[in-house]
Amino acid sequence: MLAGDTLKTKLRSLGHRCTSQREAIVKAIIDSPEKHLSAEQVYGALSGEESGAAMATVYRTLDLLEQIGILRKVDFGEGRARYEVITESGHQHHHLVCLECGKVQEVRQDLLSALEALVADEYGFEVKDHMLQFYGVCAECKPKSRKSR
Amino acid sequence: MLAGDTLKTKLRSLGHRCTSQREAIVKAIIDSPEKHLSAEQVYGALSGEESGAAMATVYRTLDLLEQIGILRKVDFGEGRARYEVITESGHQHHHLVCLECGKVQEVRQDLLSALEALVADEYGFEVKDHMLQFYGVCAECKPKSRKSR
DNA sequence: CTAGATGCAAAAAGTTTGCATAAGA
DNA sequence: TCTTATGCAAACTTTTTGCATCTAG
Repeated sequence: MLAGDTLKTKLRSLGHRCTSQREAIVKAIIDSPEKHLSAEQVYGALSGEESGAAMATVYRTLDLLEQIGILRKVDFGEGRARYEVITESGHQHHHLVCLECGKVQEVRQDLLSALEALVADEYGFEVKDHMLQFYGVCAECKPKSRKSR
Repeated sequence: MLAGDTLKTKLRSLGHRCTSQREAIVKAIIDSPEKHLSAEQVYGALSGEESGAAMATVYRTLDLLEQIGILRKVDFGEGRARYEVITESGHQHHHLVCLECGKVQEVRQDLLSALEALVADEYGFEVKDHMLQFYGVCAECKPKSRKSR
């Protein structure tokens, strides 16, 4: 998941500079348990560090890293964007969003290749990426929700 | 798609009033060619009408209608929410979002039942709804994008 | 050295809220 | 009539932008 200098290499090859803030921001996402951080959370994660970044820098960096294909912007309908690191093989990133506890779990399977082909066929739509979220109740919340609901 | 008095009936049965604004807001979405309107667009659609609504009312109404199951909030990562009318048979609503022209096309097929079963099985996740968007280039933009890109 | 990046503060954009007034039922 | 809904304006939250300063290369 994002080899040591892939970031620097990619930035440099596109005429951007590799700054301590940019490195720290990517690191913050990789090191987070959730792997899907909002700008606010990224900012918070760096606030102690020596290479802290201003909010404006966080936003500008997240935008840039999204544009050059390092990060992907995801939206779980919370009124704020989240970002995740793009890994090797493509778009096998689906999310299970728990409506009870808010936890987001990843599904690492290629569920959609067949559907993408179908969409290309039937609609003449050239799929470049997709976003699939399942909303429901996660395994941990299911026992609890039986009583409460 | 939303029979004549379903709205009034549903509102009344839950102790809400059926106001001209609420009717107009649902009508605006149904009558729109896109079928996925943002709050701003709903507001704009009503601005000429006799039953125009203030922005605050639009937001409050969209929230309410979402909560009582008349509308569904969708998010295409544009930094603003959109709303669509929920129709009969459930969640067979997938979207093809064109990255060139921004147009959103609906796919009316049940593509995910199999996947939902798989997710329930493998992750113990009880799926209540899902959200699937394909991002790419639509049939109309494909010829154009060949030259420009 | 020099273009590109950062920080700070101000401004946008989208959404929410308080309160007096209007209007369904 | 009486409670819920609306309008208006102000407040909040998230994201963007201008500009002087700093820094990677």
